[in-house]
Amino acid sequence: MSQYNASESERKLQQKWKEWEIYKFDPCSPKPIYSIDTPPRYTSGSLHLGHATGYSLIDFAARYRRMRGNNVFFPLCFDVNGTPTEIRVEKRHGINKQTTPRQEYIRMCSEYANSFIGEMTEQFEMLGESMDSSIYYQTDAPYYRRITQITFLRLLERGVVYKGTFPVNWCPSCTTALADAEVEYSDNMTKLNYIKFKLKDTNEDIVIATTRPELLSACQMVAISPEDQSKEHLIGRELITPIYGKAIKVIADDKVDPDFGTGVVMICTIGDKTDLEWVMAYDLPMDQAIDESGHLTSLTGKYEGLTVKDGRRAIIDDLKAADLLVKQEDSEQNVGGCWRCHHPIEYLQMPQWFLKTMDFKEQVLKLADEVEWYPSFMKVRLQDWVNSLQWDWVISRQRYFATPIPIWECENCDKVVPAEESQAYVDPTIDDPPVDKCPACGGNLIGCTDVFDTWMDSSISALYNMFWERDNEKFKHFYPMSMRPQSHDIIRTWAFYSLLRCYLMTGEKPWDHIMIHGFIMAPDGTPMHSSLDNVIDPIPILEEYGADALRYYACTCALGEDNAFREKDVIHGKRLCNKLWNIGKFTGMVVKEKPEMKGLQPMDRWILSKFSRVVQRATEFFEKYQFDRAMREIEEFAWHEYADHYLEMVKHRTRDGDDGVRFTLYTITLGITKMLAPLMPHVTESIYQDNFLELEGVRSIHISSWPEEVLISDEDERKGDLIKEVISAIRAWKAEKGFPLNREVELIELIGPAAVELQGYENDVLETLRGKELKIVLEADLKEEVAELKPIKSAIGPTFRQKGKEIMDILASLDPAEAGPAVEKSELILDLSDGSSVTLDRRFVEVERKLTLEGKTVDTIQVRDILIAVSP
RNA sequence: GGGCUCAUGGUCUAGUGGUUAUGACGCCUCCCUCACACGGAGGAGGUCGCCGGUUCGAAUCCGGCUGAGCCCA
Repeated sequence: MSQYNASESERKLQQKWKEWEIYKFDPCSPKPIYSIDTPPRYTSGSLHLGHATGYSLIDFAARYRRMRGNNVFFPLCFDVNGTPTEIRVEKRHGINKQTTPRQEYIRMCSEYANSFIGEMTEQFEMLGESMDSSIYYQTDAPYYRRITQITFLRLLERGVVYKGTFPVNWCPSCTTALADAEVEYSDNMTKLNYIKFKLKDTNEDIVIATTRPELLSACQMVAISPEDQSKEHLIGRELITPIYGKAIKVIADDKVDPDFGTGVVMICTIGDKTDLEWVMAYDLPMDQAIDESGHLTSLTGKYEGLTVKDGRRAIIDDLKAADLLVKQEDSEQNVGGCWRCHHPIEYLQMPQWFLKTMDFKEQVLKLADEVEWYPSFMKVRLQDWVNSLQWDWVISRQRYFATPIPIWECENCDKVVPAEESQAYVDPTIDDPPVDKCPACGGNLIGCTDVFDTWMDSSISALYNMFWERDNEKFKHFYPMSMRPQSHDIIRTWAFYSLLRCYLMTGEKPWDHIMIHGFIMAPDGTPMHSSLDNVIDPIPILEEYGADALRYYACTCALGEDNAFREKDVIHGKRLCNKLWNIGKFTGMVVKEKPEMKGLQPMDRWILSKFSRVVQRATEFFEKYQFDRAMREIEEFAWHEYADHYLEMVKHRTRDGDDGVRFTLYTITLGITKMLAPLMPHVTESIYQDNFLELEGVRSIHISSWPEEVLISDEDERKGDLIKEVISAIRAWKAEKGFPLNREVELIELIGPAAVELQGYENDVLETLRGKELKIVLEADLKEEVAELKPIKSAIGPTFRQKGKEIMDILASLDPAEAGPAVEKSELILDLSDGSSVTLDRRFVEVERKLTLEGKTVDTIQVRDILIAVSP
């Protein structure tokens, strides 16, 4: 009836840990540092199940390292910035950037985002995550933004950032730039217009199909599919656009679908995302046919000033009149619209700040090689991404709630006046520039209203964490960090930009290791989305099964792989907690004082040796962040070797003060509890506090030392395994006979030369099986006959190669009674079809015997080389 | 369309060349044995996604295909 009660003890332990300050990073400690570049959690609401498992994986590493004697740096931190917050605040308060003053807007965003931090911090605690609040940061704080701005100012000085133009999503109705996340895509019916172009040399008509004839004036190129043989002759020639008479080139590009329209596509600046890509790939001029308010520009000639819609109608009418419009047909298209007003978006050229990435590809790839990737294949994703980059990183955004770009610009001559480093953190929309007037022309200076892409903030987390420009002594001492944990979806952003930024500032890698975990899917294996209403809240799971049970689930998720949530694994985790707790209780009942290593009996040495190997293997898995394997290793041992077999076999010895069993129980129960402590911190701490605290002295298991090997003995393991198998076989025999397991057995006889080795284990066998008498004999009055000849394929294959199959066929056809003895005397000769012959001995053939005892009604069981005769 | 990853009993999963393919959940049988019935002992259940190749031998290596996830187009 005794069970582990998670809900009762977890909160209490979490309070104790806080009181004891066992997670606190000590910058003055002589211990080696292990620093974790914690992902700053985005503050858009409470944690979901994916966060719960992701942060648990990080916590496994943190807790393991503490027990390995490291001074662990594992900050609690939050990412408070950006578009998702802006969108939510706009929706919630019904505001927008036109109606609400900038600072008021920012204040509302900040209030909203910060409102979640308390709850999220508490949820981290409930999960047992051991983040350190003494090294807390949030990315919107002046102390953090200051670092972002300083890195920018230095890069500006070095010419690594520059100003250029780049297309942004633009809503002509709201006259504002939109982030990708603010663009809603919907299916729409439109007209596909077939328009005649002329081939320059021959005046031949070439029909192209377009949904956007109003962009004709910005047409830069025409593309066909390289697979389209009927139009192959056009490649490299020039076409003349209708109305405008502009000569443009025809190119082949495999992005063209030869079956869409006429298979000839016009590339304009800029109609859609594909156009944008072509513009970049072919370095096309950025002519602009549409202005910020959605009207056609002077580039379109007589259509200037018309809206996109009216302009389209007008140009179609003119084309029709000139007999240049072949036909129109309905076409379905997926168009982007503004999330607020649903007006179709345009791509518009806007001045933007860039950070040079194209110049540093090689350096980033080199740094990526210096970092150890777990799992290693994730590095390939980064490399592929870097190699596919086609333009520099656009680091400016036309938004409000983010780190301001610390510059002013002259309204006359556009000269850029950067902030002094000492001014940072600075907001140029409200703070004064370092000089009153433009140093070049004396004009007025206007504070920059653009802000940074939020990756500009998060990609310097390693610099911030390790005290860059805050405490240079510490920075020199601690940088680079030990480990970056993150999910695989942001390799191209967070991992890549971090490598780049840290390289540009330090010339070094930001971390030694990077650990990349996958996604948690809904139980059916599909991604969780609030729109699909399949998002799982971890808190009810916590309340029902406990944090350790949920962490057990997190632990079953192999690094780098996506995993569907399985509640069954959580339930199993809860059962494991209960099992462990009971193992602890049993040990506590037997062991009352710290035992010395003495009086070890054979089965003690057997389990201690197995335990020692588990310590070795589990430690290796922890080192490689393979928590799923570590758990499997430890659980399998604790439950199915230690509890199911060892504890059952030695119960009879626990009553009479046996030294060996007390030492073994103490050592192994404490050892497995410690090894599971990083993974299931609550139940293991309970076990420790209840049964080991007084004898060990260290206040918490989480600051105790990692277990060590005790002894390794192949011999003891071999014999112990044999005993285990003998006991299992007799248990199975009882089950087969329909006997209760606790039914007594009259006589157990272990027969054969191999059985003699098991002298010394008699009591373990007898007591475990409730036997009355046990005999170990060399021979018994049994008749033996060969039952079967089994080819040992792993020996036959490599030795006889292609003859193997024939040899095995012949073996199967032989009479075992005759061939068996021949094998044992190494006299079995087989003649093969190719005229050769082979001699087989026991290396190649296993001779299986069946033995019967005359007269008596005994059952016999074969366990390896031992024959067991049992009298019920 | 590209890159990476995954595909094993009803479900989930271990296993990177060699006896009878691992375990968990569920199902069936037995046992409330003094840590645990949220336990223990047994049992049934799989042509290892499909096609081809390498090899004496492939769940495992190679190629192609199909389906799924993430990222990018």
